[in-house]
Amino acid sequence: MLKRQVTLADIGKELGVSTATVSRALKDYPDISKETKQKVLDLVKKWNYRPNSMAAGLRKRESKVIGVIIPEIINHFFSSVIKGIMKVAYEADYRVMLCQSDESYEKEVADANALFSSRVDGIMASLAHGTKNIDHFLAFKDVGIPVVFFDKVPSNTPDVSKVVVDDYKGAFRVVEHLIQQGYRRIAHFRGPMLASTSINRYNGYKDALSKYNLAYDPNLVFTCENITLEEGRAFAKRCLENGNFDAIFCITDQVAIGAMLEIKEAGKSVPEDIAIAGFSNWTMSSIVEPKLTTVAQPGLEMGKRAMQLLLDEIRSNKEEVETEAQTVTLETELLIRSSSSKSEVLV
Amino acid sequence: MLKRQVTLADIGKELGVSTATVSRALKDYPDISKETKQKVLDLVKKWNYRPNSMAAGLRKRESKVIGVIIPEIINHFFSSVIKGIMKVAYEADYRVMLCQSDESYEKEVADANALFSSRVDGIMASLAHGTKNIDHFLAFKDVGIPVVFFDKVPSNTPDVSKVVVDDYKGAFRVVEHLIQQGYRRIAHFRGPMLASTSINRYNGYKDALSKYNLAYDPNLVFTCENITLEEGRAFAKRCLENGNFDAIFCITDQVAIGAMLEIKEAGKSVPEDIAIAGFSNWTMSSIVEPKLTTVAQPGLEMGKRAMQLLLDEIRSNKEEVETEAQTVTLETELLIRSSSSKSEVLV
DNA sequence: CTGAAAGCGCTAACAC
DNA sequence: GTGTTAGCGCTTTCAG
Repeated sequence: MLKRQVTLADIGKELGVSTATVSRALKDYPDISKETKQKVLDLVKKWNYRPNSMAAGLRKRESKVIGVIIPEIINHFFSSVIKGIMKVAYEADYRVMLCQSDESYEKEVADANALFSSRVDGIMASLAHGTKNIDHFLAFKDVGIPVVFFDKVPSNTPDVSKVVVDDYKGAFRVVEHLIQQGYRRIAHFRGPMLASTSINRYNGYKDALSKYNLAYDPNLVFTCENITLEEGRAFAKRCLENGNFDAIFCITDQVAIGAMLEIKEAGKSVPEDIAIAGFSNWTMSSIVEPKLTTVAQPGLEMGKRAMQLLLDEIRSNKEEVETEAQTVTLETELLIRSSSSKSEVLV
Repeated sequence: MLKRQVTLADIGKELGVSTATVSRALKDYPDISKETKQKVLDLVKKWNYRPNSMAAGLRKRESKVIGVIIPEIINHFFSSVIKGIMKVAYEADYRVMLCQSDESYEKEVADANALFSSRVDGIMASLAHGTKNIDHFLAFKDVGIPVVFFDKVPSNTPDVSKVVVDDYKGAFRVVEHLIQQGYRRIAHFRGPMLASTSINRYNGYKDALSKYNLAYDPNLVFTCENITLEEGRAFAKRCLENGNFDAIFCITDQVAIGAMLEIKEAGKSVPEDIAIAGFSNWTMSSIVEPKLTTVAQPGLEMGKRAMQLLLDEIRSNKEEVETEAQTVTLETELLIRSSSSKSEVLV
């Protein structure tokens, strides 16, 4: 066991050349004879040699690894983002080290430190709910390692790049749509008020009401701590008990579907009695009956853009070019389906 | 930019001690004075020093990184597995490098090679559909790096560890349940016949029919190449055109839900006219109407067990202990819901 | 076109 | 208790 793996030196010794020559043969070096190059390539293949990237990384001071921290991997939106990240990373010949914070600030800090030790060439993160302080990320910037945040991003930090979805506008437009459909008493099941996404959607909701001169009623606003189907059910139940509401806009489709199930089980009909709208466009939102009106977020796109931003910064850093922190805002798409449109059925 | 990061030598120089001493101070070394240790710890904190794991890895010949290759990350089951993998890895102080093969053999080989270069301490994979040859994984075993397969595992390779779900039994039991409910003409929308999981479920289906002396009718078997909702719809349509069937067992819930939508839209009722059963217990399977009968697979558990197996092998290797390849088979759970039970509603 | 040599940051014998 | 030293496997000047 623990057999040594083939090294450049092994190849060199066998071929009677120096390790330097072998190294050059493996790169696209100009000054190298066709024959030696071919001999090396042949033996490399025969012996199944693979360069040790720890050694190369140590020497070149770059690991070709990107660190990624997300709050939760079992989530359609986040896994789409990760897929986008990995696709772009792969194409640029970077590996991805993935960590899950489990929505815990402490775990997020521990993960960031571990990634720092791994000397990742860049780091991307979507913040945990409880994260207020982002020093553990700024530590990367301090030593010249680019940082990009996506989705749940820190506020009041203009000097760091971000990729976000226009949550505010997405929420505004879906609530506006509900109003235009004739709904007047619109409840909102919002997310934890620490997350940027939750705050922005909540503000979109409030401003849409305001634009149409509808009163904001705090009794119609409920806060989901964990953003689960069960919370959607529970708050819908509370709404039904209190009465006096005709629509619900939920922080995510999952919560919306919970609410929908509860309302249907209570004998009310959607959208005739109560309209429901979600956010995210989960697979199931077009499968439930009635189909759920929602706001589509481009997860894959977000991952790709975030990774591209990060790679750009890595490249600029190498060339000692100063970069400006950028904020990319991706547009959402309002998908009007049967859960909110009394008349015609769309989409 | 490219500012040098703090090293052991920097700390040593500042404190007037050797790097060796600093290194020892950071480990739980016995022979080290309280004071020096404290001084080192203080400066480490002040300067935010983090050991360079590439350097340590190069020296110790271990990276503390596990490579993971999965076919597709946007998938509830696989993301559960990954979560399990990451949890156990984290607890054992290993990092996870994640790759997605996109169900492509070529990408899988490229990923395996990249992970080899990263000198991962172990590798886990669920095979792409098209993978027949697993030399790219056996190359790891050849140099003493443990390999564990999960879910989609290679057949005829007794000398490598695997964690699988008992797909055969799960399929057998759900088909048996359909038969016991009185259904006789049971169609099967199976997966690609290259994947071990698809093959096992297909065999479970056939054997259940056989046990109850029901004829196997190849006209009732359809092969989904991509395991999508659309394929479920398409094959259900074909079934409806041909007629003469009263139930469908699908390779996954996604396909089953596609079939259910098509059948409902055709004006047939589930389960009165046609029963439907899936596999996996996706979130949405308990949200659709009627709720879908399915076979629950323990994804999180699979990830944890696979990682534990891998860590055990890594430890044994270090201690030069020979290990036997193990195959862990996890039990599934039959969830009987309304889509298959004419009488009472369960679950 | 190729070799010699230094060194990336760390660990682990071996000294003292 | 602590320092010295020799690498881990690779890249990259600098020579020739």
